[in-house]
Amino acid sequence: MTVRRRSQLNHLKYLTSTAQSCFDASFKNTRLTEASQFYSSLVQQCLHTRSLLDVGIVQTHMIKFGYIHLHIGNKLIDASLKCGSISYARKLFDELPNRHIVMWNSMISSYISHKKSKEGIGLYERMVLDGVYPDEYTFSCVFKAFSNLGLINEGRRAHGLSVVLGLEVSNVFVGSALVDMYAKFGRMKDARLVSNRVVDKDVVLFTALIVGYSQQGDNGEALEVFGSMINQGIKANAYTFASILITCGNLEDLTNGKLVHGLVIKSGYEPAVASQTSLLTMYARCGLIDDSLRIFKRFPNPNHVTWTSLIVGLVRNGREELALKKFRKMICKSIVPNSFTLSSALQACSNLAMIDEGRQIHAMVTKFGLDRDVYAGAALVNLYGKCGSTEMARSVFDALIDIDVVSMNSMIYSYAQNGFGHEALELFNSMKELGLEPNEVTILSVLLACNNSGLVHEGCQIFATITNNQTIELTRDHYACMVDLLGRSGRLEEAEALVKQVRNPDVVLWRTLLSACKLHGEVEMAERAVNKVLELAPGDEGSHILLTNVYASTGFG
DNA sequence: ATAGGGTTAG
Repeated sequence: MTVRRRSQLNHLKYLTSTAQSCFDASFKNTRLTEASQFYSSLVQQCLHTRSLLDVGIVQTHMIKFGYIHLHIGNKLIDASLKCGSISYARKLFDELPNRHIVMWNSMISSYISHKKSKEGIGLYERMVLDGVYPDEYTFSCVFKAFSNLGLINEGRRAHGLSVVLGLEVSNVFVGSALVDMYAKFGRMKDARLVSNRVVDKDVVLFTALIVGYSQQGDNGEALEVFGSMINQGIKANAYTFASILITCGNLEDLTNGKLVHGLVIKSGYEPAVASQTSLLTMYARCGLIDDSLRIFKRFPNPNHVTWTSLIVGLVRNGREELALKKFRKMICKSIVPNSFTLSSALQACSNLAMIDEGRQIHAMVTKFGLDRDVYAGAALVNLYGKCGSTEMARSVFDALIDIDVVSMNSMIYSYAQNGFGHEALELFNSMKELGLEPNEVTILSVLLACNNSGLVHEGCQIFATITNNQTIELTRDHYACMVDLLGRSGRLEEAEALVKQVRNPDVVLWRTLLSACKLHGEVEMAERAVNKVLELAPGDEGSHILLTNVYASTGFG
């Protein structure tokens, strides 16, 4: 706090009590510039101290002496926003009779950057209704609010207005905001159309496009955009590198990954935290987890995202023990895990069937208030299912605030693993009412449940429905499950017919059929199956033994 | 006077 500021505010108080007459209307008219400078410098002081109280003092004084000037009003609003009080700024905003476009923009962008997209859009709509035309500053921030709230139609309407006002592609900020919005809506075609029209594309616009393609699973296109950006002589920055490294990781494209790593080093962005986390992830996804570990060691202060990336990478690469060790170390360093971290640590426990460790992490999930989180929840359901505690799995499942397909799948699979076929079917049948669309994993889980509980009829029915609808792509795993189900119940002909339906039947399918043959003493089919197994896996000892068993049990051989 | 993009998960 400066002495000068104190003296100015004291001076203000002095003026308030003794020199009111100086600030009457005539003063205002004759010495406007002086008053303006006076207030302006006071507001400037408020900005330095970030004290809303001072803003209030200045404002009260201004209103009391009838000094209303747009420029100063803006500064007051700006000062309130910078002091962290949107509501106070809004109060000032609503009180002032004439609002300049800058005020509207400041208010709207503050709302949106403080995760109050609804209020931001509300103000944007009022602005349009009031006949104030949004400008490039307005558009550069409202589109984000539409994507935050998933309001696609409203976003398109605003896009339309920006076209009418000629701001869509003439300003790169507006253009990239539009590209980002359409990308977040998954509408890459629209994003691309806007991008193509922007005259002066910059690195931010390209990055938004790259991230869009990457997150929509079109990593190849993301890589192309990156290439064309470089060709146009636009330099990548830390954000771009972070995104394109993730793209390489998604593609498990080590060649390009290493190439980009080289570019990162060359351009001097390596120290940027962002690039390094993505570097770590890229190497982990490409299977070079030791490189990830080496990169991790170079972080002076790894944050929760860095730790989580490492843990996730370790679990992906089958290094669950080390993942849990790192997780404990992270906790020791008082870094707060989030649902990403906890679900990965829980996955490590599931893979190792470490129920005690898992229970401890469950306690942390509770401690950090993530009991109702779908990700942590699904991981817990998996853990308890894997370790045979179906009841615990169900109680976690029932506490979830939002049930999605994945958590539903986890619960059905938990039932399946532990032989609770009817419970699994019941959940499966409840999905329609909940508005959840089953996917491949759901079907596999429910078929496994039928298989493990001998619910042949129900399993066949579900399989037939899926085959007829053709909405879900059936994999070899689905077929293997059905072959087992039919085979075990003695419907060997149907089982063999099913194997033959598969485009490239693998060893697992034939071996499954062979086991069924053994169970029912079916010699001829067993011989056919063994031949197929040996075709695909020459020297398979196991199938010979199985065949011998079949011969023995039927008196052949 | 005001403005934009990234990284961790079933």
